[in-house]
Amino acid sequence: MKKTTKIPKATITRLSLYYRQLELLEFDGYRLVSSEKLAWLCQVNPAQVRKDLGYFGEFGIRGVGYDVRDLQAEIKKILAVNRDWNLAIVGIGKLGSAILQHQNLYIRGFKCVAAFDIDPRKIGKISPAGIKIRDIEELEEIARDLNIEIGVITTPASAAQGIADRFRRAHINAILNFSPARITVPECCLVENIDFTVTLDMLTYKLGHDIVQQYSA
Amino acid sequence: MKKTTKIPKATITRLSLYYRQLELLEFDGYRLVSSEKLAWLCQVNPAQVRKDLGYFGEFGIRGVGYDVRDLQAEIKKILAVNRDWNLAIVGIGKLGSAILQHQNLYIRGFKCVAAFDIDPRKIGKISPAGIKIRDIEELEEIARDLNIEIGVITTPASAAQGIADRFRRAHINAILNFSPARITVPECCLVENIDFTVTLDMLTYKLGHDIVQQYSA
DNA sequence: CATTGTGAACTCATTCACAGCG
DNA sequence: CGCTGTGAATGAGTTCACAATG
Repeated sequence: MKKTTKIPKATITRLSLYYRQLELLEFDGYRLVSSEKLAWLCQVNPAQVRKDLGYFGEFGIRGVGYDVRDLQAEIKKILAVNRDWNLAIVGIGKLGSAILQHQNLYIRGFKCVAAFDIDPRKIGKISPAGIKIRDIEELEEIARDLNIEIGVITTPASAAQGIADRFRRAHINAILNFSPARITVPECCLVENIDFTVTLDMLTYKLGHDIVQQYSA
Repeated sequence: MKKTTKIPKATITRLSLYYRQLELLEFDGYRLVSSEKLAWLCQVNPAQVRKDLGYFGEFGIRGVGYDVRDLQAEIKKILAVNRDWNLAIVGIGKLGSAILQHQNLYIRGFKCVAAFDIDPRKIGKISPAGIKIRDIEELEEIARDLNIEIGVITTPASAAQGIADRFRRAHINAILNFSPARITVPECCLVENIDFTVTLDMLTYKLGHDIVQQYSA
């Protein structure tokens, strides 16, 4: 078992992909999988799979492969998804509502337990997901009561930084930001951005320059 | 001007970020910007900005900086977003509808001009965005008629590969895939994935391991 | 003896440092 | 003189190749 090696960000992304493929393999009745097979399924190099896993321990059996179920459990531990996480969503427009109800998230243990907006016409209503839309002013209180650890921003760009600051005050230190705004947070906070236009720009760039497919995160 | 240097994928992602900041700078009345300022706004290194731009030409004025408006235009050309693109969306659930109506995409020239589903209860209806939901069987015909070049998958994972194959047959060679399924396409096709759970796994990993903020794509 | 685990080699990306130039 | 543009240096991430081993 290694210690204190710096782990590439891409390794974590891949672990998430490995996990998903392991779920499918288990569903298909596989008990064992080799790094070669798993790599093939995830469109990466087999050595990459072994190296990625090697950062965290020795999970395989030499000459045999990896136990599908055991490896799933190990990756869940590594990604800290061996338990549920409570999410708050701010900005209950079309996108916010979609995420609020997104089955993939729920199944994987990401529970959207609170919804906020500033629009008085929305506040007090029950979202189709069955969750009451609250005034953003209540964020701090609700975050504490419901033990919310991840905040999701689905507001327009102009509101994003303000919401990030409010998350900070509510001791929500991890943010998933769907707005195209780039958020500034203190060192202790985490932000991941999902920006549709950036990803589309990547596609159009490649289309415009006749670049052929590599793998993509 | 350089030739045939291989350009990092991350460079393209950053160009998209630079572009957005330039829009904001122009809106705020700036005519010039230095690599240092632009870098600061995007949370990257100034040399990185100059290097990224350097792959594509010489857009600055030494001793002065970059013309905000000119640089915008250059980046638009590089990203091939100096024109509109027509998108087809397949899978008109909550997420699909949200994307169909997403203003950020529309403003940036990504026009959702067609919507498809397999559910007979949805087919024929007009989506809130004012676009008729069509049977997936019509994809090939509509794609040709409306000159659709980018396909968006917002179906469940199980349907994703089938949709990708249909895109291929309809000569839609660029795919934005929101499903967690990993799609296989021939070399000539492009796929970019947006997978919410992968991004959330990144957050929980960092939360679980007390990792502090770096920048994130 | 097939497959893992891993140091070493290699490839790719970022940053430095300064020459080049308006 | 100040800021861009870029080769060279550094750093990070991937792949190779093979020793270790169940």
